[in-house]
Amino acid sequence: MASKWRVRAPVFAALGDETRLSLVAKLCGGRPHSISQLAEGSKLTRQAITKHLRVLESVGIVHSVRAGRESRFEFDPEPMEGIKEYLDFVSEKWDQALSRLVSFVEI
Amino acid sequence: MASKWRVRAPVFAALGDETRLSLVAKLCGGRPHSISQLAEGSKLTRQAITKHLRVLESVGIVHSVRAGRESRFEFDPEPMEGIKEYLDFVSEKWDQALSRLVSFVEI
DNA sequence: CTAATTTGCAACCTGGAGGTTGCTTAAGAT
DNA sequence: ATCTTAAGCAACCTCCAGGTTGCAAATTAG
Repeated sequence: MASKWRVRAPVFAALGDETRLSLVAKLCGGRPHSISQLAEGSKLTRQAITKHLRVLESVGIVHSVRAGRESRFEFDPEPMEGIKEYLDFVSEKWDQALSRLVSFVEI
Repeated sequence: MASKWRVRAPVFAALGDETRLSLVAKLCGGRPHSISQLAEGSKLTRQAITKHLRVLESVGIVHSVRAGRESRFEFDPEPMEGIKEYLDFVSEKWDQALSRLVSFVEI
């Protein structure tokens, strides 16, 4: 059970960056975006954005589809559903701890 | 709205490590643990564990209470509720994108 | 008082994250 | 055929995360 969500760490790590959070926020709208499009508003270089996209891709949050001379990135929901499992596990365990505390005080 | 969850990145980053994930999983049970207790089963040094705890503390997932010669760490739920907001935002936006796609196909 | 336990502090090392620049290759546009 | 745009590749740099070791300080136990 411990090793179950140990594998989630890289997904959390992939989301542990402002730039990547905003990339995901853009891509989860459903419309695929090319690298240049995604780099457009940013202060960072296109290459920097590319690297961030590869990080997201390496944990499955995103995948790329080559279309002509541009490669379009699309969102993939599964990994983020995965880390919700961890968060729910923690919340549930915490809630149980709280209710144990309450019933102890009430006795 | 973009800057709203930009501040969540450090919380994700703090969870982006196997060791810290298991520390949180232990502490969310409600019982405070000293550093030595938390380092007990691990292959890592006590100092390594301490550093990880400080990372979690720096984003508010955990806080320490000095009790005699030992400092006990306790779980704090707020930051993790915070990142759920981001995940829910993404899920919702994605679901809307999907339903738009479905209604487009159906027409 | 002395010995053992729990932390804290500081220095140090290594690898990789995040970013840049420069150049090449592929694909559309004219 | 040429120009332009999109992306890939590779080298490089800097800085910090993650880990270690060694020692000092505080607290508790005997």
